[in-house]
Amino acid sequence: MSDSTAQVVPSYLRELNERRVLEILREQGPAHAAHIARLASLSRPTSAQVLRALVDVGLVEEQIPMSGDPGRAKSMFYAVSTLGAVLSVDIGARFIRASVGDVNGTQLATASHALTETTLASVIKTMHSVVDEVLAESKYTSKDILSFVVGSPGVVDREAGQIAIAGTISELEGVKLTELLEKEFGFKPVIENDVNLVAIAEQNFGAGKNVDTFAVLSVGSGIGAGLIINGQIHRGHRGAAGEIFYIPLTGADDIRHNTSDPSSGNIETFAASVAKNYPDSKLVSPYKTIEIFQAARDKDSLALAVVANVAMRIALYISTITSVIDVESVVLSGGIGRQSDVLLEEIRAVTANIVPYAPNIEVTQLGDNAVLLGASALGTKIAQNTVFARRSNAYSAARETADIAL
Amino acid sequence: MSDSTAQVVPSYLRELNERRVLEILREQGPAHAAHIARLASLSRPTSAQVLRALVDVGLVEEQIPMSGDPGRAKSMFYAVSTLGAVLSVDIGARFIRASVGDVNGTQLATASHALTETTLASVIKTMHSVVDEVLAESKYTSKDILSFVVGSPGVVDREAGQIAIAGTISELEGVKLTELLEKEFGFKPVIENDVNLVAIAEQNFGAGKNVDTFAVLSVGSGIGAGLIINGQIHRGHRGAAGEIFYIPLTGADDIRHNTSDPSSGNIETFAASVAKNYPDSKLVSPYKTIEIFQAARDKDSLALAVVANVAMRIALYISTITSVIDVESVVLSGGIGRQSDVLLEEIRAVTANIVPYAPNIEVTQLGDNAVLLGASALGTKIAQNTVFARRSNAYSAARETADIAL
DNA sequence: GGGATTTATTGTAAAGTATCCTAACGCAAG
DNA sequence: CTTGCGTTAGGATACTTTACAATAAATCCC
Repeated sequence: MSDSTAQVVPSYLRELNERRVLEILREQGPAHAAHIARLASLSRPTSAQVLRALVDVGLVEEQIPMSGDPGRAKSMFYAVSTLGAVLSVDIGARFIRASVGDVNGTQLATASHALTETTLASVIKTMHSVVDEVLAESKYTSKDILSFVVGSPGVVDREAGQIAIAGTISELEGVKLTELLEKEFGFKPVIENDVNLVAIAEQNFGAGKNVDTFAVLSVGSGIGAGLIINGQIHRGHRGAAGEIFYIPLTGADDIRHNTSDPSSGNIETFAASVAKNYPDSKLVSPYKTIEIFQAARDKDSLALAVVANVAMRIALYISTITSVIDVESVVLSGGIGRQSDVLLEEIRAVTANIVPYAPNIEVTQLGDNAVLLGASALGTKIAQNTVFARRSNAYSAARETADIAL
Repeated sequence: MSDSTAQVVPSYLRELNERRVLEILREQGPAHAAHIARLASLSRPTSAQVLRALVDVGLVEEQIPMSGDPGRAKSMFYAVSTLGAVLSVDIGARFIRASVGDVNGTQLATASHALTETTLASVIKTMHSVVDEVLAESKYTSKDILSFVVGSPGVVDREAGQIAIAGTISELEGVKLTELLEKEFGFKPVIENDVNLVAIAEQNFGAGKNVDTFAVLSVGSGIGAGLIINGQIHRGHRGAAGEIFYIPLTGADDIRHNTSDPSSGNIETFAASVAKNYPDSKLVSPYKTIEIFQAARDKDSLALAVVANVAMRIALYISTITSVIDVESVVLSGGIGRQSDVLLEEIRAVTANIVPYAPNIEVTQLGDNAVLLGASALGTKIAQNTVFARRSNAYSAARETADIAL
């Protein structure tokens, strides 16, 4: 409930109000002190004092004169910051992407390099080249980096700083990634599961903006979910929340889930297995997921059958997730999840047939950079906390780690 | 993150510290002011002041002299209260139970009356008789009731104050229960799903005491789960979290789940369907769940087969829940869930085979009154908030409703 | 229509209140 | 005599209310 160790002393009030004002400024956009006072339920003197403090630490900028509204000349305050940069990296199975943003979440540079082989050495090497590129383009240097967030597939063991169950890049498993990356890049990374970062991205910039409890269902070369529960990313006891691959939808003995898992390999297998029933199909073996979806748009019979099956499989996972935690909405993401046009209606129909309270089912609008966007959002939070902690006392330090939870 | 409307002013600090001290007193037991000061990271003067305030509102009692420990004679402070009573009712399919407790969670009177027919009229009538009995026994009167918590099967729509999807007592569905009970009993009830109350009970008194994230899996005449996520009961967007009956473990088309659901009717059906394979069994049709479990303890072949199947089915649900939210532990409850001795090993084994991170699987120790215990715990929180709100300002009122969420 | 006046609203200063802490002191038990 | 509790006093921090000066728009008036 309440933090157990932190001291509750007067200066904690100030910190609360500073955080609150900053959040308002970030969400509502620039405003002058009196306006902030009203939004934050503070008196004007306090609002002005808080803003001054935020300007002092560099989290807020002041633009001195202004005219327009009635009243005395007002300073406008912006939640912009030139304090430093937020570096984000997305370790994907085929590409490694990176971006540099400012503390306010604005992306300054983005790049994507192909990952030629899925070895650890190659991952590190590619990371260096992408990071170098975005840093150069952003005009920031390593010294300006306030936070460094790395999105990776697999289950992240936050305590040990390593990947416990690697997904697509098996060589990551068991590697002390935090240590390794700190040695390689010179600053300590925060490792986060990639789908969790997508969920954070959706919460901040996408379909989850005004939704308290939702799930991101990512379907691609694998399947996974990211959960936002009551506005907080939910990682679970060992960081394995959303590892829905393991749901025994085909009984206790089938640990491979080939007939329920909608990720790409299984789709191709399924297509091959039913192909003989659709002799008029123009698709030929070997079946490729992307081609199947393309053919479905052209009403190819085999493709339509496969796509319907994929939709049904996705609906199974959505139904399961919502039966457990009752989400308001589910956002589809990933290479297959994003093939909305041919899937969405069927997914909705099947889901509505299974559960009494079907969630809203939508498709992500965030594109390829969702992981990076989420990493930036998380990095911004971390950077903010660093700034607060830097000049602050026991409580904010204690709260900092708790807050990174968001 | 931070409450949006509440004002952050100095007196909020005091309230935080009062809540904190009260919680410590409740958890750690009686203590003198200096000890509390250390536990709460407060100075001795502040600790004494806070305690005095709590004594003033009646949430804490002071016992003046003491000898034994070194130092000056100390006042001991107890988190006991004679402020008023907490009334709890458990609407079950076969019994309606009620209890009266004090604000500190101590049960003063408990009773259980059989529900002869599952009509709404009968439910109300039986509730009246049980409530009258416990009130009389507790020596409290209606006027002393600070909170009134009612546990009911089904999905509770908290906004409308009604049961949206009634489980075993179908006549409850769609009834404006809050309104109705307020008219019948004279004070406003808080309706809560019964399994959620069991989860709250486990959190406060049972296997969930030091566990942040866990699930209660209740298996009896139906199946349902209650979730504690990060120390908070999770109800879901429409209050339907934990309605795991709907998980499509047998495919999208089977909406009856007879072959995966381990609740009692299905067990009996399953027993009948495999009986012919176990000619040496002493069990005879019609098969009753309780008899089957009893026979399993005597190593009856059919009973063992059935029990193994039930264990497997339960493991499916546990695996599903933990795949989605990654719980630290699962507490089995309900008429069947509590038949631990013959199930637990098998459930653990099957679960470990399905998911990489199996949770601890335990059996409830709370007995028949778990729902009432949870209702009391919730009622205590509500009553406390009422007391805080009564003499307090905007923020605590605003926070009160938020806190009832716990 | 143009200039003066009113109105609205901002920012800041001063005073008051609430909270917490530290320091110091008295007191009692071992 | 030492230890540790409770209390009082003084000082620091933070928030509010009240009051006032500054200024731009709106209004009024001739």
